[in-house]
Amino acid sequence: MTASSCSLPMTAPEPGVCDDDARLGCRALGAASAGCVCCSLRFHCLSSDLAQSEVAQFSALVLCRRHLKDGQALYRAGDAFAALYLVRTGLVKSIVLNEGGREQVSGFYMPGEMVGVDGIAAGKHASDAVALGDTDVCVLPYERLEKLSHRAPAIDRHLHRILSKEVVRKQSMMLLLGSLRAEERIASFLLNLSQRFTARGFSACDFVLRMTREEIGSLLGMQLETVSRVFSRMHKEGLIQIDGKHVRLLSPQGLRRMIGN
Amino acid sequence: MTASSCSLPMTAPEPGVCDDDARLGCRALGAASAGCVCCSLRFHCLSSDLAQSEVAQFSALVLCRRHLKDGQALYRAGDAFAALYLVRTGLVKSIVLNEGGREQVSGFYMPGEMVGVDGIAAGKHASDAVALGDTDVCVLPYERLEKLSHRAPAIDRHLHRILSKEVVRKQSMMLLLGSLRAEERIASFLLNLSQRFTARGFSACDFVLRMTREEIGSLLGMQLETVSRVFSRMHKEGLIQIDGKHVRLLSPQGLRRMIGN
DNA sequence: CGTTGCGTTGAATAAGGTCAAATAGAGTGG
DNA sequence: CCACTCTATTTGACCTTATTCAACGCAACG
Repeated sequence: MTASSCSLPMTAPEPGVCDDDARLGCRALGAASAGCVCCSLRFHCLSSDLAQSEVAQFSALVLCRRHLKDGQALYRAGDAFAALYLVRTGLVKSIVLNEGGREQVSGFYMPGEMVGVDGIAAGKHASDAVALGDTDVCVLPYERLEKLSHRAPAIDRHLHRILSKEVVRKQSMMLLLGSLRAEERIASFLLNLSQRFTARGFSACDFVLRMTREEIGSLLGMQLETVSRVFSRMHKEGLIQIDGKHVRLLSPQGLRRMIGN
Repeated sequence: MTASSCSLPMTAPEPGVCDDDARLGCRALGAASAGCVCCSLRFHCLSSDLAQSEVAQFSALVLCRRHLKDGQALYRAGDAFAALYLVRTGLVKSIVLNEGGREQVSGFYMPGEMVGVDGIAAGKHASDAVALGDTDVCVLPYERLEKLSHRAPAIDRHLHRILSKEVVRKQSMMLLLGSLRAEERIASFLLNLSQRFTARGFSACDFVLRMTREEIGSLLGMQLETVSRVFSRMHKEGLIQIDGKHVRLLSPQGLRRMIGN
C-alpha cells in the first residue's frame, strides 16, 4: 500500500515552505517521501494521461498528510475552506446538516477519492468530514492547487473532471433517494461498494462495512431498522451472506436484477 | 432584458471561426452583439470580481446562442459533451435516467444558471436537458473555455466555484430527498424558487410554475398526486394561494417554520 | 460484571403510493 | 363560436411500505 521502496525522481517540497502545517494540523512530508509518482493510488487520484512531470508537480503540492483516528473530523461545516483531501487509507464519511438541525450522510470516500470539494463554492465547508476508523489523507492546499492548475492545463482539466464526477455521483444518489425502494437502495449501495472495492484490487464479493447500519440508513434515506431488515431479507433469499459488518455477495447478478438490470 | 443598447468595447469573435455552429446547432453571434459585458444576467453568470477585461474575454467565448422551443432538448444523455450552457431566458430541466429505465428530474435551471457540467467527467452527458417553454441559452464551447481558463485565472476559479456550487446544490437535494417529508419538501422547493426569483429581480412571493406537478414530484421524489394534495393542504392552511401554475406565498415565514427554522 | 453501543426483530401506525373518477383548461378543427 | 380532444390537475378510497416504538441479544470495554 505504501510507496516506500521508490526512488524515482520527484520535485521535493521546498523546505520551510509549509506554513500550512499548523493551520491544517498536518505533518510535513520530508524529501524522503516518494510522493505521488509511485503511490499505489496514483491512478485513482490522478488521471492516467498526466505526464510524469505533471504528476511530480502535483506531488509537490502535497506538503503534508494527516492521520485521523476513528470519529475524528477532517473539517466541520462552516470551517474556512483551505484544502482538498485525498483519502490514502481508511474511510471518510461526509455529513450535511440543514438549518433545521437535520443531518444526513452524503457520501463515503474510499482511498483515492477526493473529499472537500463542496467548500470551494463559498470558501467554507458545507459539510462535516469524519474518519471511520484509522484514516490517512493527503492534504492539497487549495491556493497552491489553483496556482498549479494555471501552469499545468492537464491538472486543471483533471480537477474539472473530479468536480464533475462528484456532481454525477450526487445526481445518481438523488435518483436513488427519489425513486428506488428500500431493497433497491441497499442493492445499489452494495453493488456500488463492490465496484469500488474491485477497482482498488479488493474482493468484489467479500468485504467489511466500516460504517454502522445507522450511517448506511442515513446515506440511503431510511431508518437503521429498515436497513437491518433488508439485509436480513436478502440473506434469507440467498442473495447475500451477512454477519455483522462482514458482507458476502452471493448473487451480484440477483442484486443487479433488483434494480432493474 | 436584452443588452442591445450597449456600446462598450468587447472582443469580437474572429469571423469564420465558429465551426462549432453546425455541431452545436446554434446561430453565430455577430459582432453587433453586445456580449456579456452589459448583459443583465452578467452578475448571475459571472463573478462580480472579474475585471472588465476578463468579462470581455469570457464574452468572446460565447460564439453563439441557441433558442429552444418547449420540450426541445439541449442535449440527451449519452451525447458527446462539447459545451456548457448558460440559460438566458426561459427554464431548462435536467433529467437523469438509470439503467433500469427509471428517470428523475435532477434540477430546474433559471436564467444565469449553468447547465451541462455533468458532462465534463466522462466526455458525454449524463442527463437530458430539456426546455420548459421558450428558452434561450448561451453556448460555451468547452475546449475554448478550458483554454481561456488557463490564460485567465479568475475565470478558472469562477468555473471551479460553479462546479462546487452544483455539488452543494445536489447535496442539499440529497438531504431533502433523504430526510424531509412531503410537506417539507414542497415548502423547501417553494422557498428555493422564491429566493432564486428574488435574486433575479422578480417577485419573491408571486410567481408562475413553468413545470407540471409531475415534474415537481419527480424532482422531489414524490407522486404528482401527493404534490397536488400538499399544495391543496397548504392552501387550506393559508400558507399559499395556488391557482393552477400561479403561486402566491402568503406566509413565507410559515413555510420556513415547516422545515424547521 | 454492569454498562454502553450496535444490531435484530416484532407489532402497531402513519405516510405516501396506487388506482380510479371527475373536473378544468388549452388548443384544434369544423 | 362551439364541440371535441387531450392533457393537467384535483380529490377520494384503499393499500403498501417504511417508520416508530419497544424489547432483546450480543460483544467490547472499563
